[in-house]
Amino acid sequence: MLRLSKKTDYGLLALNFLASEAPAGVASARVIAEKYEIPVELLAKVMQQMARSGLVAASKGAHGGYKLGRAANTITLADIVESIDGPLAITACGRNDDPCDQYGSCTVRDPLWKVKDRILSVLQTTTLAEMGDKEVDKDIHVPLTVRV
Amino acid sequence: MLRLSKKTDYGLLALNFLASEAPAGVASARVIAEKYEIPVELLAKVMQQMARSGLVAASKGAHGGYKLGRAANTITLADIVESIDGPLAITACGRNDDPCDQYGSCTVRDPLWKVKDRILSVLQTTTLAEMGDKEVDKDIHVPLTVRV
DNA sequence: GTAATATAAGACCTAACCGGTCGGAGATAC
DNA sequence: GTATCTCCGACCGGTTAGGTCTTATATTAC
Repeated sequence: MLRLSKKTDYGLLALNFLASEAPAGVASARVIAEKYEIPVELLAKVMQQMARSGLVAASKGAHGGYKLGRAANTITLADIVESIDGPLAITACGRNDDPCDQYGSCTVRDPLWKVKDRILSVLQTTTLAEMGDKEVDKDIHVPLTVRV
Repeated sequence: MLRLSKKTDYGLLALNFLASEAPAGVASARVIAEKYEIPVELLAKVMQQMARSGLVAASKGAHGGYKLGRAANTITLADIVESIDGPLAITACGRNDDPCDQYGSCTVRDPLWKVKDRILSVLQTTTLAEMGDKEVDKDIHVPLTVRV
C-alpha cells in the first residue's frame, strides 16, 4: 500500500489548477470540483483544511474563492500531505508519543524511522511548481549512497 | 498518512527475528508471536503471505516452522511491503489498470508516479540485512539532485 | 435592504479494509 | 496408527476514510 489518501489527491489537483490554469489564480471550490468531476462538498472540506494551514487563501462572498497562499515553488509535496493527512508516519507508533505494545522488544523501529526520513526528504524536495511543469522531463537522480 | 500496515510491521519483525535471532534460522509462528506479544493467528496469516511470495520457506509438522527463503541481504523492504500489502502505489489509480474517474483531466498523475518511483527506490535499496544491523549507524546520504 | 454567491463547520451515513478469530489439512514423532 | 505439532484457507466484526447533508456566516451586486 503506502497510499496517500484520496483527499490529498484532490487537494493536489486543486492546488495545481490554482497554480497554472485558474484565471487570475483564483477559483471557487465549485468550479474546481466541476472541472475534475469530484464531489464539491468534499473538495470544499479539503480546501478548508489547506486554508487553515495557509497553503491557500480564502475569500468569501460573490466572486470569491481560493488562491495560493504563497508561491508555487515554495509549496512542497510534504506540506500538502501534512496539511491534509497529518504528519507523515509510516509506522503505527509515533516518534515520541504513545509507544506501541511492542515498544520494548521492537527491533526495527530505528531503521524504519530512517526510511521514513528518507521518504520525507523525497516529498520535501518536490515542489508544486515542479509538478505542474508538464513540459520539463525532470531528470531525478537518487544516488542513495549508503555507507555501511 | 502514507502508512504501511500493521501486518507489514509484524512481518518485518518476524523476518528480522529469523535473520538474526532464531536458532538455526528456524522458528514457528507461535514462537515469534510470543516473543513480540502479537496475536499468533494474525502473524500466521502474514507468514503465509510471505511464504507464497517465497520470502520465507514453510515446513509443516512437529519441529516445523519458517526460515528465510533467501539470503537476508537480497530481501529488500520493497519485497516485504509488496508481499504483504500488494504492489506499492501512492495514488488511487494504478499504473495500467482501472483508470480513475479523473483519468482524462488528471494533471498530477505523471509527476506523482515519478515520486512513487523515487520512494520505491528508497525501499528497494534497504535490505533486511541492513535493518537488522543495530550496531552500524548507517549514514544515509540522499543528495537528491533534481535537475530542472 | 435584499438576493445571490461563496466559504466555514459541524453532524451523519456508508462501504471498504484492516485487524482478529475459527475450524480444517498436512507432516512428523513415537 | 495415533497424538501432536505445524501451516493453511475461509470467515467476521470494528474502525476509518470517503462522501453527503444541513446550517451558519461573510461578501458582493443590485
